[in-house]
Amino acid sequence: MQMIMKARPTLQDVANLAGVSTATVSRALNDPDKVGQAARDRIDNAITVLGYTPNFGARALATNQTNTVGAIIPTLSNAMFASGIQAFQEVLAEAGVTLLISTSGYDPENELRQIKSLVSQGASGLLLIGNDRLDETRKYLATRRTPHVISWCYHDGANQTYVGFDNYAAAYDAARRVLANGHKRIGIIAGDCATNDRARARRDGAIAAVDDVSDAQVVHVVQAPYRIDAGRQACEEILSFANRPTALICGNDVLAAGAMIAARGLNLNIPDDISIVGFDDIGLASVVSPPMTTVRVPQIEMGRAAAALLLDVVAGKPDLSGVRLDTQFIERGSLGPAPKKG
Amino acid sequence: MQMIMKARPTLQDVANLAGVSTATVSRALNDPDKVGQAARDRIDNAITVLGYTPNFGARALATNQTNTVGAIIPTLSNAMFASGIQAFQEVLAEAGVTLLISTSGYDPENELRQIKSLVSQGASGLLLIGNDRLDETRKYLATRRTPHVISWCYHDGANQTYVGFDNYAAAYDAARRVLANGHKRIGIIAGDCATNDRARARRDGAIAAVDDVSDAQVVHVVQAPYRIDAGRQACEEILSFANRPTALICGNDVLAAGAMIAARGLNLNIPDDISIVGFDDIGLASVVSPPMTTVRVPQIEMGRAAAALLLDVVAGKPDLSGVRLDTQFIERGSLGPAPKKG
DNA sequence: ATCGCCAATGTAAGCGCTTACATTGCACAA
DNA sequence: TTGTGCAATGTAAGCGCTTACATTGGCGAT
Repeated sequence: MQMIMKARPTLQDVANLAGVSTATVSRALNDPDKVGQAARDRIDNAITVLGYTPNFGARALATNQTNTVGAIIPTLSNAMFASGIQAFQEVLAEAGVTLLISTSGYDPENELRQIKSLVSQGASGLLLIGNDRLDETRKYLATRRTPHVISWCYHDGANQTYVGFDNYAAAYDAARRVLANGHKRIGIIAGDCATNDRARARRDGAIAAVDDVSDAQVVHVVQAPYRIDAGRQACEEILSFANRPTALICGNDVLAAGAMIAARGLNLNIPDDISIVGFDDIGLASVVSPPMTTVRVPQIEMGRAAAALLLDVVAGKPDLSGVRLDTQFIERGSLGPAPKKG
Repeated sequence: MQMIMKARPTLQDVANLAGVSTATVSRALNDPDKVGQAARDRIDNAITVLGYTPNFGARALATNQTNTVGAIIPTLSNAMFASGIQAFQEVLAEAGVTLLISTSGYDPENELRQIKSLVSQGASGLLLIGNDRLDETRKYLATRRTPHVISWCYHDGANQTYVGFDNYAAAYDAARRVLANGHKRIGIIAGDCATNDRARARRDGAIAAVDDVSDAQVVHVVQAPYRIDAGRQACEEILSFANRPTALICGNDVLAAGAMIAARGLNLNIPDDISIVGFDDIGLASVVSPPMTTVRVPQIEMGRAAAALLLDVVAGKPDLSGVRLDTQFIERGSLGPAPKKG
């Protein structure tokens, strides 16, 4: 006898096979103590025989709770996010909460679409990256009262929960360190500032620091997407101009790595001819040579904190305080004293 | 008058506000032509006022289709997967299919858990990485007839759909190239072989190539998780033994990068004193110095192909053929001729 | 033997949505 | 004017699950 399988076995199928009602199967699944031993055994057996898996949507419908949160990050391609999200995920898992991950590709329209999709899938809380967002998105989040925390940046006072660091201050500090090495002509390779407030803050922080030193100046500022080749190209561009900078401050490590390649390609020695500093301290930074001076971001701590906070917010605790984490300037070989005037 | 908001507005709420029935709202959402202009306007308005988002679970329940597939990758931390998944995602998006991403942390038990979770969430197809899997997992997939494609590896004949490359052959080839440079004493830093068939295949392929050359030998084989520091440590270990290898073949670029650091730390010149080759050709490989010789994996192509195939399989097309992609040996500065006997 | 209690189980409603089918009303032809 | 056809809309069942409430039966106490 050939048994015809339905596409997806349901609770009812299990109940039939085990010779009990759906209520009993449901109980066996969610509250085993409430079910007799014999029935439980038959049910367990039926479940594996059929390869039954509960229909999450139906369960969510019936219970009105999903135990799910979502995270929307700009891209998976940036190692920057990986460990943070990993940590985020781990804390959630401990709490029995499922994480749904989406990417927006740095596009605010797409972000809104992804947010709706995640909410639709049942996310009762959201992790968002950065502060650049459509008004429509903000409105949507507000009218639905969707709990969310914003990470990878930090702002005071705003009526938002931030778990992150101050990109502006960190970049300001990094630039100060560069200036302290005697550099007077600074080049900046920023990330794509149009839809990325972190990139903007980093650029502006660095510029402000230079502006605060009377005899130093920013000689070039270019923008480039966070890709190695883009960093290389941007660096080549800057170095092709007259009035070359002696130090390059980059929007992140990837850009800085590209810049290092470009500099080497022009037979410039790092840091004797030109200093280069990055941002993020991803694995790559310590592998390149010379090792890259950069700003370490507490990704793991950030992920954990964000998860803890989001869990609180979802649970209804009015914990709007947010968390501000510190970054750390990591001095390695790619930053050196400014070359003597040649 | 204070309007009390329900936690989550429903179709019914929208219908009430717009003064129509739920059926009309549903139609306005899914098949706008079927609804009059006036009604449609009122509905659109109600939707934005309420911040309504359809309940995906309920819709799935009613239509019995989810338009969702899932992907389970070992970890987000390995850049290796990022661009492949990105491409995978893009193809799906074009087809209007949502991607749910999970990580297993290289743990088969966890993989099964994630699979069930994704299926539960409505995934009607799955992207899986590699071939190491619990029997229970295989059984589960089989009895449910869950469409899935396996990527990042390739095998012939098996009754599975693979979209990937032959790790063994690629590693064999890479080792041949190393041997062609005159190296006789080869060291291998493999990934964690216990639960990772790709790591195993790469190791075994390299070993086989060396074995096939009579006067060459593998002097050391160590395993290390795919982390830079683990690679560094493994390399230090190997170099601390007598009978040092003149070339190191690593399970991936991350391990190789770590090895390069260790070698440099011991004042060894790459490649004059020791050659190092990686695998994957992630961005890092071309940034380190000397640039890393490695095996390029067609990640993007793989992602795209996997998506296309999965879509077919889910749609019921019996396209079990699979796709085998070619890897490419990329020769850069970290591989050189074997040093003269000192 | 009878009763009451409680553990084990069943019954059925309802979660938010889609959709087959029924109803309405208006434009047009006759 | 009456009828016909069709576009627009409504009605209600049912998707897989949980759960309040109802039912059953076996046990110990009387």
